[in-house]
Amino acid sequence: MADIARLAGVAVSTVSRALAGSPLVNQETRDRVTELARSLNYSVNVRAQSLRLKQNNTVSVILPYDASTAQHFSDPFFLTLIGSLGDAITERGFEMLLSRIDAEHLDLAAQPYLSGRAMGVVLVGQWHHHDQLDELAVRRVPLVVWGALLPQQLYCTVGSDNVQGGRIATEHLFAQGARRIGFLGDTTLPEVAQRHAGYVSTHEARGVPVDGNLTRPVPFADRSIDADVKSLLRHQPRLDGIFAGSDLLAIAAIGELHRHGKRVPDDVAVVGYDDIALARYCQPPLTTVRQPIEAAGKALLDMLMAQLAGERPLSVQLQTELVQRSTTRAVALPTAAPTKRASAASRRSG
Amino acid sequence: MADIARLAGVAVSTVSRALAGSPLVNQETRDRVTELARSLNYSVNVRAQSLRLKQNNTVSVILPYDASTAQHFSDPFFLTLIGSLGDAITERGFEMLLSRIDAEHLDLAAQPYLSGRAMGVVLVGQWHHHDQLDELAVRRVPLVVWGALLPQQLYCTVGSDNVQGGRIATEHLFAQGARRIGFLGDTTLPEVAQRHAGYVSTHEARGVPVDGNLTRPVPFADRSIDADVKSLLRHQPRLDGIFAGSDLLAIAAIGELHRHGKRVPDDVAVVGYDDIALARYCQPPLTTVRQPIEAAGKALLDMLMAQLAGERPLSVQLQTELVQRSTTRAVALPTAAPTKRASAASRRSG
DNA sequence: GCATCGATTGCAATCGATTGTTATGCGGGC
DNA sequence: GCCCGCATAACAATCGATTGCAATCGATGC
Repeated sequence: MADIARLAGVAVSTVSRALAGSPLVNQETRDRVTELARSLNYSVNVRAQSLRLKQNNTVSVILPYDASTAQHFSDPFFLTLIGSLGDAITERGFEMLLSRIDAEHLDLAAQPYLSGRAMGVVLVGQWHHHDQLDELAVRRVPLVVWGALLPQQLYCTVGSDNVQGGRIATEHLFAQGARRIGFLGDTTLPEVAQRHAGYVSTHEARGVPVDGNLTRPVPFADRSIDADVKSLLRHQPRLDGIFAGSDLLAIAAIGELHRHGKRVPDDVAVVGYDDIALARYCQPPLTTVRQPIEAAGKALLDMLMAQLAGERPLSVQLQTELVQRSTTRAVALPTAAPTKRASAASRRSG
Repeated sequence: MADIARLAGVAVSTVSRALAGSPLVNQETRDRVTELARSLNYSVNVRAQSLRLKQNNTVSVILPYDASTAQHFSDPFFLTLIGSLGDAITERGFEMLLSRIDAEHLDLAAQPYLSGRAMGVVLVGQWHHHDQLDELAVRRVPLVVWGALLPQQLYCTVGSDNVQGGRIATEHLFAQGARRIGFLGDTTLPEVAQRHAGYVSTHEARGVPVDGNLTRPVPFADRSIDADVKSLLRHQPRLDGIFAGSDLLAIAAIGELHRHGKRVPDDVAVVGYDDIALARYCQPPLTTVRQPIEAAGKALLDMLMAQLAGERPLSVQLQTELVQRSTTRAVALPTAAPTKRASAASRRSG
């Protein structure tokens, strides 16, 4: 900026005003300055600017990873969610700082905020450390977490209504005539636990006892899925349905079922969770519980902005929706009219 | 920092040195300061710090999107590549600023660099604007592009050896006994064009004439894929192989083939490109040309660092590798021993 | 002729850090 | 008693911007 000032024969303050479009500078001067700036490929140093203005337009988005297994691969659902978040953030004219942290130290998520790098933090997945997140909320770190809404939590979450989603999926499998329904998913994760709770409560509502042996605690996308499905089939030969905690698990399970000569959906009906892009292209196309991913990105950002505006952090549960494709047989949709759109959000205080 | 200085009864400069671990401050003073900082949840303001130090530790990663179709969804390959880049960047202690730009204005990619927000730019996909990228290179913007290595280009690319990949895939289909091989992919994109060039050159090497009607210009992951495969089947009833420009296209094509009663691989063998995570879980598991995605993230960052170190930007072509799964019949791998690892890179000046 | 006024522009402080240079206090040597 | 050296700590300039306030200038009014 000093260079431009010298070349234009004015003071830096004038250049600053000219580039900012202040009405205080002469039109002719402004033109000279902007022309110079363009020809020098100059644009204002955003860091100095935001330091001076005490403004911050970047949102820190953090994807925890499991350091113990050094498993850096991420579920396509989370990656797509990040894409959706990126769109929402860009749309508002903000910037997105993406980083990863060890899932065992979620308290590190505050760092980008504390060091002034970001105005707030979006954490994608709450993993096992509810307590650390509560702690961050107590410390008044602007934070929104994608995950399950837990009782008494202090921080703000956005997520799908997992219990409802679990019910929809299980109900659909029952409607197929399935009676021995397997559950695949790591129930130590809050979201999956709630999906499992929906699975259990649907059994109870039907008066069908839940067989604990039908539940397999498969980590997301772990390759052990093959072994798990194998053992499930060996011990449960009458298995006729599977509710998988994610589409990735569902697709992997279908592959293993095929290898054992089971037909989908004729012998075993399968329902996934997420509705990732590939679900509709799979063979057979996957029946799944859709999480409204576009709405999710917007909702996460909205909640962060609300906190920054000083509002009390309210958590959001997004409605899920069953997408019937070909891993289950076609069945009339159950009961009453659902709310108008999958993206309709019901809000509850967190 | 001023607060801490006041509370500790010292000057800010002392606090700065204490927190930076300078040997110039008394051990006792240092302890007092660090203790205060911890209890106040203070950490240095990174923006002010990097302004003063003229340092920059953030890499701008940009994902172009097609504004004309407002298609924000991104191919899982690119999303995974971003994950891999994120890992590489985090590993080196850098930060990643993720943004999207209109694919028609790739010149905007320079902005994060020019405004001092980032030390350099990684652009994921070159799309149709080779010229704009050359322009950026002329302007000495530290830039690495994921994409095809084009003759005479001025900027630095990292990508897979697409011609080689196209050859491997087509050769494998010929080895199956396929003779009427369809090609799916948007050949206006440089990478896909090179894959297609490999497809053509393999035909020539075999003395098989290339039938232009077998090539369908399908945009990545567009839903028109179904219609394209349909018309391909109608006009080419003797189709016995498909080489798809991406796994997503391959998977979508397989679904459409099934719907037309074609068996894969018995009637039509299919080979994809990328080897996304889901390729191995699909049904049937997808035979595909693997792009070494982990190595890709590292290579992109390495090339950026090399440029920042003042070296001439060299482009990188990563070796591809055929992953045989079940959408083709098992066939002995062709010819000579391949280089040791898929991640082995061959470098050529750009 | 001098004060005033409107339109511009320049000066200098400021944001939150870092660091070369200077100042302070203390003990020891002469 | 004075000076020196050493260990610490304070001062002040600096990074690249922004902005309240003062300064400048020509024109106008009285």
